This record gives sequence, C-alpha cells and structure tokens, in this order.
Amino acid sequence: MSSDQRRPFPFDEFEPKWQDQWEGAQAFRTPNPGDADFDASKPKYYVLDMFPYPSGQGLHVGHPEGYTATDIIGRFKKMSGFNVLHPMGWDAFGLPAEQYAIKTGQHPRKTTEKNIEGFRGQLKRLGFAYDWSREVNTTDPGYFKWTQWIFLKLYNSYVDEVTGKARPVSELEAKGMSREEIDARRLAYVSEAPVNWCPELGTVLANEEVVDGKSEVGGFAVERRPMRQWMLRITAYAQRLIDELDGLDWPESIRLLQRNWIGRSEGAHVTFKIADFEREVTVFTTRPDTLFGATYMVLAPEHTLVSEITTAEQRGEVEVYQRTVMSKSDLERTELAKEKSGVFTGAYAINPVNGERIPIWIADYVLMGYGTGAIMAVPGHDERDFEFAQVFGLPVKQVVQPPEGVKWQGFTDDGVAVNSGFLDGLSTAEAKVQMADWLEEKGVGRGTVNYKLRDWLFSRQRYWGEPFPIVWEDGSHRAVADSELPVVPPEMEDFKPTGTPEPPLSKATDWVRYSETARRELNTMPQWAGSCWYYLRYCDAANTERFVSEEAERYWMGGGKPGGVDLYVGGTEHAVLHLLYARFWHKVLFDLGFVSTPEPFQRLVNQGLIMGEDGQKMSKSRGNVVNPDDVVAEYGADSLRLYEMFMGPLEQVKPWSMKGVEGVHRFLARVWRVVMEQDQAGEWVISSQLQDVAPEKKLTKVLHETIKKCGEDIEKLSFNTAISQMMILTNALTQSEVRPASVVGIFLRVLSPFAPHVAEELNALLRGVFPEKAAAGFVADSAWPVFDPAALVEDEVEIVFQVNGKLRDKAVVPVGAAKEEVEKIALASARVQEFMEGKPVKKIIVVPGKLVNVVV
RNA sequence: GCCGAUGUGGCGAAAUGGUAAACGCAGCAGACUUAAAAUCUGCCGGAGAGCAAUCUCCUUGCCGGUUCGAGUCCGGCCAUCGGCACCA
Repeated sequence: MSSDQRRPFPFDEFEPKWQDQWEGAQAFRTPNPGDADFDASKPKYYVLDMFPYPSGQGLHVGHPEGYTATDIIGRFKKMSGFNVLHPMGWDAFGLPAEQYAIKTGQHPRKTTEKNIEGFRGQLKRLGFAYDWSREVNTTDPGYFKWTQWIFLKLYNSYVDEVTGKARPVSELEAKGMSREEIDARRLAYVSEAPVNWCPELGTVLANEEVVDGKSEVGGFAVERRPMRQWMLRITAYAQRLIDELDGLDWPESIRLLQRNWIGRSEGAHVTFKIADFEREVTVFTTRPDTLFGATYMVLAPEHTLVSEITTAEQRGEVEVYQRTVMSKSDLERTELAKEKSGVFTGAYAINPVNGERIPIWIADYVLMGYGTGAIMAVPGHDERDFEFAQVFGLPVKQVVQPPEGVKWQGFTDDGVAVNSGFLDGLSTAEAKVQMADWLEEKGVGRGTVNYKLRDWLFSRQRYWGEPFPIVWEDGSHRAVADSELPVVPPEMEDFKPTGTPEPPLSKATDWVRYSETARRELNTMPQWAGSCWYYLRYCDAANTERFVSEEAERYWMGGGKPGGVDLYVGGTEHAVLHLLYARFWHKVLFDLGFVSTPEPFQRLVNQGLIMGEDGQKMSKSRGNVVNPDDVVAEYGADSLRLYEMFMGPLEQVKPWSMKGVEGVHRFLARVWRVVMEQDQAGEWVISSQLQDVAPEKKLTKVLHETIKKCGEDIEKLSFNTAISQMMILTNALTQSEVRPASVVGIFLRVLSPFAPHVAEELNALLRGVFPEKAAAGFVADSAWPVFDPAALVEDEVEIVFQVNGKLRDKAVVPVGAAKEEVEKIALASARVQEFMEGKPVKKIIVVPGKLVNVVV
C-alpha cells in the first residue's frame, strides 16, 4: 500500500487487530459475584460514563474526552488488582429520534437501532475497555420493564412525615385511610395544575426543560395551561437532596448549583384576615421581623381568592389584568418584567401584629408557584416591593435601622428592628425568632421552610417513551400487575402528535382498550426516566427476575461511602436535571430497601467542553466540528485518545488543535521507534539499539519517576501531566545509545491505559525477542509496575542560594548534608558575598535539599 | 442583579509557599538529502550590557497586605466564560 509510506508507524493495521483480539478473548468481561471466574479477594471499582443519546450525527470529539478518562482509570485499576466495572449503554428514548422518525417516516425503533450500531462501532474503534456484555438500552423492553417497575414503586409509596422516608402505601391502607387520602400522598400522583405546554412539540415539559420561556429542545414557545398530568413528589426529598450532598466527592460548584436549584429558604407563614370577608390569606416571608412594615399585600393574579374578594368597582380592571397576564407566555412575562404592574382588588387585609388595614393588590411579580402565591409587601426593606410602591404611590415604612450612614429606604440587609413594638432594638436574626414565636403563640403563623424546587412533571404526550403501567377505570387510576410488565407501546404507523394535548397513543384504539371498562394511560414517561437508574442495571444487566440482584447491587454499589459508583464522569449540562432526578429515585429505592446506599454517585467529575479550533463552540453552522472518525483514520485511535487527554486539565474548557494531535502522534511514533527500526527493505524490525542490558542509574530513575507520577496523576485525573512525564522518559530512551529491554517492557505497561493498541503491539513484538522482559499475555491484563523508592534517591542535590529571596548562586551538595554545612558553603560563595555587600547577616533560612536564603 | 469558574510566553499548558514557563505546538538555526518531506540536534518571555562565555533588571490581569521568600495565602478591584434570575 502506498499509504504505508506516509504512516510513521502502522497503527492502521494493528489497532483493529488488537480490538478483535480483546473482543475474541473477552478481555474486558467483568465477572459478577457468583460467577465461576469471580475473584472475591479483589476490591471493586465502578467507573461510569454518562451514557450517550445515540443521535444520527454519530460521535462528537466531546464524547471520547470523558470516555477516554474513564477508560484510563478503568484500565489502570484493573492492572492495579481491582475488579473493574466499566460499562456502556444507550439513552435512546427521546424527542430527537421521534422527530426524525416523523420527518422520514421511519419507525423510531429502526433509526434508534441504526444510530446505536453507529455509536457502538465508533466506540469500539477507539479501543475502550467496556464490558459489552452489560450493554443497556433504555428502549429495550427488557430494560424499560424495570423502569416501569420502579415507577410503580413510586406510585405505591408515600413519605412518612416523621422519618422522612418512603414507605409502601399499603401501610396507609392498613391505617384505614381512604382512596382519596392515599392518592394525595403517593410519590407518583395525578395533578390538574397549570403546566408548560409546547404546541410545536405537542407535549408538556418539565420546568427544567423550559429555558427563557422556550423549550430546551428546539427553542419553541411554551405556554401555561392547566392539564391533567403525572407528577413525581421530588419536593418531599428536597431537604435530603440538599443535606446528603455533603458526603459526596463532587465539585463544590456542582453541589452549589444543586443547592441553589432546590432553593431552600427559611421564613414564616403569616395568616392575614381579610376585612369584611370570612376569609384569610396566608403569605410566606423570609423576613417575619418586618411584619410591622407591611403596608400592602399582593396576590398572584392566578390566586383563587382574587375573584372572591375583588370589589364590584375594581372587578373590571382586575379581570382585564388577569387576562393579560394569562395570555402572556413565560418569555413575555420575563421580558416585560422590567416595569412593575398590578391592580388594586378593592379588598383589605388585617395585619395580625398591629391590626392595620392594608390594601390587597394583584401583580405578576408574585408567582403562584412559589410559597403560597401571596406576599406581604414591605417596601421599606424589599427592592421589588419598594419599586412597586414607588410606581403606585403606596406608603413606605421603616422597620429596620441600617448601620450608620446607610439609607433605610430599600435597605434589605440585616439591621436592628425599629417601629416594631415588641421587636424594637432586636437584631434582625433575633427579631425573626421572636416574631415566629409570637405568630405561633397567637395561632396566626409559624416558622417554616420553603423550597424553589417544584414537583417533577413526569408525563409527556409522545410516542417514543415508556408507557405508564397504569390503567383508568371509573375515573380512577390503578397499577397494572407486575406480571403484566413490560407494558410495550403499540405498533403504530402514525405516531405523530395529534396537535392537541391528546397524546398520540390515543390513536392506537385496540391498545388503549385494556378491558370492557378500563383504558390505558395515554401519556409516556420523559427521557429522564431511563437514565435515572441505568447505573444500577449495569451491575446485573441480564437479570430477568429483578432490576438488579441484591448480591450484585451490594457488591458494585457497596463500599461504605454514601455513593455507590466510585467515579462518574460527564458534562456539566447534567449538573441539575439528570443528577437531581437520579439521586431522587435512588433515595426512594434506598428507603424501600432495594438498594444499599443513600446516594448513587460518590465521586463526580465534569469534563470541560471541547471548543473548535477557532475557540468557538463546535457547531455545524460554524463549520468547526471535528469528526473523531477522521482523526482516527489519519492518526489512529491512540493518537486521538492521547491528544484528548494531553490538551489540558480534564475539567477545563479548551480549544481543539489539529497540530496538537500531530504532536502526540509524533510522540507515539517516537515510542514506536524506540523499539522498532526499518531495515534496508523498509520493513519494521526490532531495533538493534534494544538490548538485554541493565539500565544506567539515570535512566532507571526516570523510569521509576514515570511509574510513580503516572500512577498518582491517573488517580488525580491529571492525565496531561502524566503524558508529559512519559514524553520525558521517551526522550531519554531515544537519546540512549543502548535501550534496555527491561525499561521498555515496563514503560509499555505504564503507557497501555493511555494508548492501549500501540502498547499491545510493541509488547508482542518485544516478547518475540526478549520474552522475559515483556508481559506474557495482554498488557491490559498485566500488573501495573511498582516503583522502587530507592531508585528515586539521588546522591547529590542542587541547592539554590538566595540573598534576600533572590536567586544568586547554586551548588551541588551530598544529599544528607548537614544544615550548618550547607550554610557554610552558601556563605562562602563569591556571588553570595558579592550581593551581601558586606552587610551583616540578619537571618539565614535553610530548607534541606532545596535552598539557603541569606537575609541581610 | 446574584452565584460560580478562570486570568501565566505567539498558542495548549506546568509549577507540596522555595530556581516561573516542565511537556507539547508554532517559529528559528544546523545535520542527513540532488531536493523536499520525515527524522535527529540546538535555540526559543521582555529590556539592557558584552566580541564572547556570560551578566543585570523586569515579567504570572490590576492595586495593596502577610512572609526571609507569593503564580500559589489574605483583602480590594478589573476582564472573560458559565449558571440562576421578580423565588417574597
């Protein structure tokens, strides 16, 4: 082949060869406890990638970044004597597949299968050490059977208020609770609340899927409308989802993101009587200490009380305002947020703390979905209330004394209570407590905690998703029997959205009809469902009796730490959604005794985005997308893997550089030529410089430094510096006249997690000539070398001499030299003396083995 | 507006409070070659002095502090990127 001439080493021949050999020998199959070849004496290591959505575009260079990192860790841990679980699978339900199917007229199952095949082939060509026997696919009935089963666990559970843990609803039945009471407490429940309806997509969306009032997928307009939907009671876990972040090895920024998303705030409920009505309104406030400063009240326009209390003369204006607000999309609502708007209802509330009559307004800056949908307005000490009061000329009253020199109007920080009766003179913190106690004593309120997190809208009007294992009869819902799982979607020709909130499954009339009197639930689950528990399925992917066997779950997820997966690597885009949902499901399963740890993921690392060569985000329209297949074809899989790791720290955003790929490719070619040389005919043969000799001391030292640094850097995920060290060793070997086979053999083992193909090939070639210097089987199966601390020790060390902290001279001294000795040498140095300029010595600092600093 | 991350050569970057710029890219020079590519060797932050080896001063976004010594620790500011955003 003519192209051979251009290849600095024949990666295109040996990369596929070793991929076949690994597969043929099932080199990366991981036995489970109970399997014949399972070794219980080894510790376990579960290293997990966020599984991909198999899109039609195929793999992007961003995918292999995280996958290579976990592959290096997995291979390294295997070599270090661990039982390593490193699986891969497909998050294959979802909107893009369905939209593509609608466009092309192909069934989404077909396109999904094709896409998965493409992805799998691409991943295999990168030489990842996945145990493919554990591959999962969320659209496989054998998989979603258990997704549905877990949904039924949620459906059949409630959270016990005392313990805060999920329990089976059968306990409530035993207590004699009514059907309605039980339904009101289920973790999966039906709600008739306003939801995010996206007409373009023909489905409702979770709050988390709506960005700036538009759908996250596609960017289509989203409107609010009340619909009957399935909800998951994630709010019951809000506090635990915050508290239990503490035991996890996650980036602090991600934990903060989750905490902020859940949005806990402490405050109080205060109940106001409405003047001239036998009605009350409860508000939530984080500043009960400012209750004396409440000069008006605001209800959300959607608040149910509005129509009851509005006076006849205000009714017209109020209704116009309500209609305007309703018709606005969330996007318009935020865009128009700059200026405060609102309308007076004509009604008054009685401030319980001083009996004052305060006007009740409605305004769109009060949201129905947060707190109670009603606020007491304290314009003196709240920015928004202050602004509103300015616009409508409402009174502003001071109840907090700010520090000296600070204006009290609009002062929102902590200060001292004034004009507040029994609170006067108290600090804000004390006043909050006093007021909460007072409210409770008088029976008009109490201290409480509120969360921004809402319950999770869990149903979608789509075809390509898990059907709910639910049937409806006589207006009420019930679970199908476990024996009827999986509930498989019907075969349909026409699965397009109906254009109305009616789900497409409604068109499969035979399927919908469950019995004479019962009908199936028509909604399907969102894409998040399958990804909430896939890491558990990997532990025991073929199990048909249980979602995961107890033994496999305890082994792979166990280990004493709160989280089961030892390392989870993926992008920041899942910082709140997927990671919050999965933690929630895991905690429910934990409470019910199905899993053994309270958290799913012990250590989380986010890989940084890879930008295009132009420093811009990669996108088709910019034309800066790099296709990994092209890189593999030109430089090989090892070069791609190595480059992605050499670019910079894993967690950092960094731009792609083809020149950089060439650089690591050249490095691998240098490694190749350490072992191989071309003969007269241009054939690769073992290098004559490779000999069975003892290495020089200097080379031994570099080798052992490399073993040590690479091992430590892999644990720290500092792959770029590990690769630098291997380059240093390679440079040293290149420059050696004679290359000891023993050093090369050990180096190949260190290299193998990073560049497994070239390591296997060179090891096999080395074995042909120096059998005892090379790994006997696969390098991938060999033991990680142990470094010898003695080899790192030097006889002599260079000491830096400073005068007043500035470098002035250096000297080589024996390693164990006494402090006084080194000090003497330093002071004797001509250059040190020159810079001392004859001034008296104030102080001398000696850092053994490092430096002497003379202060004059 | 709030929260978070990041600022070091021409570029990607490295540096337990102890020689700033390891390793790589690009560039320059040399060797090999008829030539080119590939490969190998050397140089490669800035200013100044010297024929030269070499030497001096400056340099980690900016200002200040702690320290014998700060890229690293502390305080203040600026810029870029990311997230949240009328959450009472």
